[in-house]
Amino acid sequence: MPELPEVETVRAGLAEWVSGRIVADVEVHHPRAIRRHLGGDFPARLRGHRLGAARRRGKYLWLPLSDTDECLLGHLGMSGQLLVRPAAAPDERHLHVRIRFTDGGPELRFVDQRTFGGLLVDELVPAQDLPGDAVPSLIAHIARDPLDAAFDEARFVARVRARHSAIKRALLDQSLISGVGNIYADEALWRTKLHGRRLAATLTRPVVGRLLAETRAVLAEAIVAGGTSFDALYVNVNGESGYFDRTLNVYGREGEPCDRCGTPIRREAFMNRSSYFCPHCQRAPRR
DNA sequence: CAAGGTACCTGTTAGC
DNA sequence: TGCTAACAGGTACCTT
Repeated sequence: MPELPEVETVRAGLAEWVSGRIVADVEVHHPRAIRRHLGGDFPARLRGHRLGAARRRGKYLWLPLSDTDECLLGHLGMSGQLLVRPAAAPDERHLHVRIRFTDGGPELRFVDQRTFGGLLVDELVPAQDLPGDAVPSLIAHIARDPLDAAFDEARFVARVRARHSAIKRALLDQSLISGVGNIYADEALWRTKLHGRRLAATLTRPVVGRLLAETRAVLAEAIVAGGTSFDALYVNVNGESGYFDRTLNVYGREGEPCDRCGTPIRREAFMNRSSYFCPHCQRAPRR
């Protein structure tokens, strides 16, 4: 569920409420939440370490662990939440991991209805493209996201134009550009007046450049709004919803008039999910 | 290697 | 009311 703006909102919350604190104790209530953790006893790997500055690449989040070259890495999957709650607050229905701190302050809880998300301890490795920068080994293959100052725009445009697949598929490919999911892909395509089924290889450099600019714009605007929340599944670390859903132009708006031309928004199946688009502004290629 | 399909989960909602 | 099917923001892994 959460895409870059939602994950960035959570990252900012972790930076404010969790970074700098020392882990006292960790409880794992659901083993699936740490299924990607391969480094032995998960609580023991965290206990006693101070959590560093919260970082993010695409939809992944991490907090470096003091006195190690490791980090606590997390992904929210479709329904994951990282919540900062008072110890006395009742447990959430799908509370899978609890992290307590030595200061006795609010604890960090990983809550996840659909269990596609997870936490793990991972090793930090040098970033290949930027000296001095480090990234969790598990996500070293994922591209930087378009709000990252070191995002390589020319390389992205070239790689997209070498793709023999639909442009929406390329936008969702985290190894080309990270952080974009189904909602913001549809929004960026609408803003660029491109149909998601257009073949990436047929787009000109300027068009791909405009698509990237629109992608950046919609992601940045959504961050300001605290992300998109359709229901209580996506919330920030304090349990509050974002309000970017009011700004969406196409996603989830089947049958409603296009904000540009008034034509009813259409929905069609794509990659086992839904795509929303304006059939007038975004001309569909032949099947 | 690139491309595309499927599996992994639980909960909500629409339709009969 | 009760059952069933479709659908939901994502990624990993498998086959072609």
